[in-house]
Amino acid sequence: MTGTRSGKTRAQPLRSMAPTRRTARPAVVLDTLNGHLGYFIRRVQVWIFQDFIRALAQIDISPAQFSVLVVISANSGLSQAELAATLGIERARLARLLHQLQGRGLIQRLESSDDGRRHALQLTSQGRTLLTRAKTLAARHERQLIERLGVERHSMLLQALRDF
Amino acid sequence: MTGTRSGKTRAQPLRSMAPTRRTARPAVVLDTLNGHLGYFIRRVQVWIFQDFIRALAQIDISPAQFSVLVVISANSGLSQAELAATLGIERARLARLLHQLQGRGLIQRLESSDDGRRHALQLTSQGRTLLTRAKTLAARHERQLIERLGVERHSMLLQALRDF
DNA sequence: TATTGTTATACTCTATAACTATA
DNA sequence: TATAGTTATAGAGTATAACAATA
Repeated sequence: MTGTRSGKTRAQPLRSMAPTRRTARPAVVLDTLNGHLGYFIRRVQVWIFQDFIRALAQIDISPAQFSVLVVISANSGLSQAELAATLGIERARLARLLHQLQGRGLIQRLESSDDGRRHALQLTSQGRTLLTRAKTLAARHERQLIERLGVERHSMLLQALRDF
Repeated sequence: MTGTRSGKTRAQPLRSMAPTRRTARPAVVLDTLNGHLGYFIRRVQVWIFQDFIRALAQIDISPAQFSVLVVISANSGLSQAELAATLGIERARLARLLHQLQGRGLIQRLESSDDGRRHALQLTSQGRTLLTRAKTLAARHERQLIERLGVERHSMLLQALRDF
């Protein structure tokens, strides 16, 4: 097997996520995982989401809920199908997600006048208030992420992934 | 055994993942999501995993199963706790994951001589054969990813995310 | 017939807790 | 007491299918 033992590329990724090791065993080798973007992107995505959840824990808003509130707010009257397509969420899952948000009094579903099938989505005034707070907390989370990555690396990643 | 998890995922840029719109409504606005790395990293991670699953569908190996097989192969005799810590998988989940792989005859759990609690993990010869095939298919998946991203952007992402 | 939104099902993943056996 | 591994449970998330109302 091709363990990357020589040289400088012996990556020990995400050290902070693994518990401290105190054994005498040599560091575990990731072998060909080192060449797979999917492996590292998954690890970092999980880390970022956990940090986001912590950052917004006081208002109990998940990453998915945040993205839904932001897009409804910026596109008032959007239908569920449009919202689902925009965020890549299944229509079925979005229905339950919106049901929760409606139960918390954060959104309204108005019947569309020109198409009886559609629900025109809007934030309630309570939803607008909460979203303002959520954006503040999310911005703080992002600032810490920028501190950790460095400004240049953060914006490089943002651009590369946005253009994917 | 569960069947293949096929997905009809779109092999298109995220920007064009929204369905074609026939109305006069302007394009849906992402607002502050545009500044959040977590949003885009999640979208890309999901896309890459779906592509990986398609690429290895013929041998029914998921991303998590692949990472487990690779790391066991490169670190023979590893314990479950070490493997779990390396990959960031919960011990409880790893136990079930290994149970499946053992049921498929891909791995062995030998009792450690010096510590009766530990299981020394190894691939079976069948597991080694399958892993060779899996690595070939995964490498093909990665090459297509490189084609899509461009070599420089791929290695930039790999390094930035590995050093996270 | 196709689309919008809904409900239901199944499976995966994450996060715990509780348990055993070993140390 | 602490650790390694297991089992169980609950809650998200994902992927389908089927359905009613509407177009």
